[in-house]
Amino acid sequence: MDGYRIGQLAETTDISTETIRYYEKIGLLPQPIRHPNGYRIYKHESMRRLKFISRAKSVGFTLNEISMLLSLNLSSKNKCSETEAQCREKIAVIDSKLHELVEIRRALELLVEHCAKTTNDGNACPILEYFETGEEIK
Amino acid sequence: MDGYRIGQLAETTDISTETIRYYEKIGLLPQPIRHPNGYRIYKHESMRRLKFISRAKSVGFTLNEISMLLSLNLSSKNKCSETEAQCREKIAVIDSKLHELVEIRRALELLVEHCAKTTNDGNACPILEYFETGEEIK
DNA sequence: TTTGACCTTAAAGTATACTTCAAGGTGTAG
DNA sequence: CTACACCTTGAAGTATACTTTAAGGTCAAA
Repeated sequence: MDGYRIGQLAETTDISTETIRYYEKIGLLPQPIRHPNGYRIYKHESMRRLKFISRAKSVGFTLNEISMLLSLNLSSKNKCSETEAQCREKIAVIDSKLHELVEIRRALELLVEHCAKTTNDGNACPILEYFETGEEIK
Repeated sequence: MDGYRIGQLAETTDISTETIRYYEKIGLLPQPIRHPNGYRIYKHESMRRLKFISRAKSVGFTLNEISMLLSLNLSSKNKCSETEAQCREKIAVIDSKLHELVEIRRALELLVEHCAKTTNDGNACPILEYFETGEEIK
């Protein structure tokens, strides 16, 4: 065989064989070729695709959104401007996600920095205190 | 009334009243005080909390993870080192999310840049072509 | 040739995060 | 006082994303 079987793909991508078959069923992963014995045979492309899916999932994209991201295609000059618009739209979504992450990260950073020198009454939520304001907790 | 009713909170946070009640039910949002007529009366704090929840959700944190983020508390010197460790853990998670987003963003940027000058056969996925490799599509 | 790790399918079950439904109380404006 | 927009509850329903179950075929090693 000159490809990966589903189990090998599962191991290298950290996505279970059941999930891989599920992704195929819902059309997120293209149907691979089959060995005469019926086994699925995957190419490197499928591995990249699965890794992309798991990365995109980790930053809050749904399987549907990921499917759309993966199908951003430049099939003709005509459709290209459409693709470009969709890309810009997705970039804007990503930028806002980046912004949220940076803010949450900053709140956590401040919390760590002041950790040693601060105590509180156990009721307030320092994360919210820091979030957006950056002001010290009492 | 010197607070917000659930409907006002819903409108300013873009989270439905049903969802707000759901968050309260699962303990993600503290129970607010009640007006003698039974209505929930919220303080500004609840608004900040809800906005934080929706931001954290948009970057792929589950309600459970968000709950943990919100409860990162400095209740004593003793627990502080524990909090600090948890913060650092969360920061590492955020950094990996930031990394994924930047990579996906870059792939989209490259796709837009080359949009005008490129066509392809309609089968390949340019996103995957660009992702990680950054090489031009043929 | 049998054991055991792999693969196949379809269907049912589960976790998370809501959303809708039903039945009713509250409060202000005309 | 009667609309009508708001609020209350608990329970049932839904969408998404898997996960498990059942029943069986494949294949390399002992």
